[in-house]
Amino acid sequence: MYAYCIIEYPVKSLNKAFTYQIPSSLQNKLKVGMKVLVPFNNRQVHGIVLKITNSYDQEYDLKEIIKIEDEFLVLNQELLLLGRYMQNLTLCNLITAYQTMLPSALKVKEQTRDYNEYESWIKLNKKEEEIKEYINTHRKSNKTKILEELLEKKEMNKKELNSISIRELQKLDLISVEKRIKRNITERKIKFDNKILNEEQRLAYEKITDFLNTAKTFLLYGVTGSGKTLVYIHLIKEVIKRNKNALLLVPEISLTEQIVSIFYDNFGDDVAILHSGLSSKEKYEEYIKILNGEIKIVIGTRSAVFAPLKDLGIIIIDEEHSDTYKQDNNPRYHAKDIALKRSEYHKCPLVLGSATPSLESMARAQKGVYELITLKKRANNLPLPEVFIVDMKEELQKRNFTISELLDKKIKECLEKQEQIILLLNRRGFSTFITCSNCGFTYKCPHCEISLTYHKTSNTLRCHYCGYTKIKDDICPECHEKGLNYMGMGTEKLEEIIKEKYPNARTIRMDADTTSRKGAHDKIIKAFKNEEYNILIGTQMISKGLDFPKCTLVGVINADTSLNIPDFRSSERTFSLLDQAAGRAGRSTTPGSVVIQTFNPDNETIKAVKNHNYDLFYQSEMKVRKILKYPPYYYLANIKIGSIDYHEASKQAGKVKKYLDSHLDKSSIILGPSTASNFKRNNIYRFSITIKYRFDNHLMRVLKELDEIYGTNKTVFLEVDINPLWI
DNA sequence: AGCACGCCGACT
DNA sequence: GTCGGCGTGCTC
Repeated sequence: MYAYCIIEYPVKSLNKAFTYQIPSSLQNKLKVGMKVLVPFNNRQVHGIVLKITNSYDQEYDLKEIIKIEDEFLVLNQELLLLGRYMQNLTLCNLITAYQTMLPSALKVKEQTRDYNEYESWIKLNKKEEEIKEYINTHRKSNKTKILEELLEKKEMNKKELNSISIRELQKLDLISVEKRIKRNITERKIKFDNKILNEEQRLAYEKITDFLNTAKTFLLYGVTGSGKTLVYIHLIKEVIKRNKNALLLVPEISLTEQIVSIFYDNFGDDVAILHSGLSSKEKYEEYIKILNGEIKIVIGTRSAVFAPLKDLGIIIIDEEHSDTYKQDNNPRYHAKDIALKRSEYHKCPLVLGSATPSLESMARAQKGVYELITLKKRANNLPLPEVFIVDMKEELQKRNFTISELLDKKIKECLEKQEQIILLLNRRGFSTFITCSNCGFTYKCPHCEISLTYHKTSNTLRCHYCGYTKIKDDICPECHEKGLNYMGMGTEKLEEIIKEKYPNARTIRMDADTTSRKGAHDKIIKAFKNEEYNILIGTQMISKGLDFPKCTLVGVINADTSLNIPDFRSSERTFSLLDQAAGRAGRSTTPGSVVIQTFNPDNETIKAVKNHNYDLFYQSEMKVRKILKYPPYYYLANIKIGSIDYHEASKQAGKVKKYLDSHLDKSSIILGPSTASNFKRNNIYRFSITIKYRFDNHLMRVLKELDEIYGTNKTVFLEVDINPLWI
């Protein structure tokens, strides 16, 4: 028998199957999808079995498989297919696809560690009569005692017994010892909280349950606070009732503590949570449990879409518009594509939930590709918070640089009423950089060409990409004047200002710095929830999914920064961010208000946020996308060409462009080559080519050809991103 | 990827 | 003479 294997090196030249002979000792054990150890070019490497055959017709001196790495791990038919699908979708190596599908402890590349704890159990090896005879013909001893006990109990744990007697009994062939995996059983009790669905939620639930055996995609568009989670729970309960399993994807687990505990309360031990916080051992254990069918519901982030659940009855992607569902390194897959494929395989519905659906999803829903379900009401029947737009240009005249008059007034009111405040500093793509007020000089990273960020605590300037650090000068290196003033603002600076302005308030800051330690994130959230603080200052991370009943005011310090990022999706992201942030105010009994400070009060996106009007935003943004030929009207593919040698990169980028010109459909639009947004990074110059297309039968083939041409090039690399989120 | 093989320059 | 630089090619 012969096995076709792919081996662990993710290199284009090895992206093919190698054939091995299966030794007779493994003939019965080896299955397709197993991780094996094979000889390869005088070394031993790991591989995955793709195919097993009886004959091999090539004239080749085949080597033998050395061993099976993990008896428990078998990629099943569906997952093997899914890997191939991902390979074609993202143009990655097949082995790379399987690597990403497996938890780190099982990665093909890594030495498989056995994280299991074992215990030995003994049982009788002979017929009852024979054992009885032995007992009767021998004098009473430890051995006969064990046998008698075994006659009664059938099996016993070896741990509690005399090991010498066991060994002797084994030698007599009267008993056998079996090694079993020891399971640490953690019992989670189900606390039923049978919240009933309101009318709207019930209709949504019924619409979806009508199609529980169909590969159909639903877009569940529900305003913040409309109770999508409750719909999910009811749907999953129904699926479980029908003896099937469920998969729920969330953007980030740390931000979804509440969802997690709700699910534990409802489903107890049937739930497994997969996220980056788990240790390798925990990940391994969870994976094996899922593989063994001990888990019915998996909740997790992007990579959980590969959870080896059998008999999927529903797949739900919560906050479907979130960027976190797309992997930003190879393989650049989108969890939605994978989920859709799995829904087709299992013939089960895929539910996409969001308060601010991606334009792509909403456009598909409008076209009837997805079925649109709308939840218009907040579950608690509270009105949406009132949104105030403040023009910061006017405020500057009044010398209010950070906090506008209105926001100041509202903060004071809130503090007086003992209510809580969230201040959001929008600083995506914008950080605290330093500019000379005299000559305009800005510090840039010598490797990455981006502005360096100022860190006050250490008086240093740092590069966000490569980590380059230098001490801040007092005097501008360009004009030698003392003009190095701070520009832009970080959360640190905002905290300082707030503490000064409201000395009696208890303020806490949440950003990448204060949450880098494990668990710090949770601690801050809990402390704020327990009202140990009145004001929470933070970046985007505070805007998502959190529920603070006592918070009645949300202030957005600088709404524009994300609007100004040079990316065609910046409006969409800004709307989503601001709408989410606005949703944090007035979640329980008191209605809330939101103050948005901006330099562009007339911007369509900002205006739509003011009215909580997604539809208005959708309509206006779709017009822009249509004119500019962006998604959802056109699809995108992006190619990055990079090299340490600037001229080589530039030259090759030009060549790629020519190749595309002559091979792609005439209807496709090719932009570039231009310098990539991170043009010089880690001393590599990067060029970017973007293709806009609608129908192009050649596209994937041509991209694959390019990928293969440059796959063997050592000085120039080429990366393809299909449906990029950022270009 | 990683290793053997091979073909040139400068050293005990 | 030989040690070692890294370009080339191959791996079931």
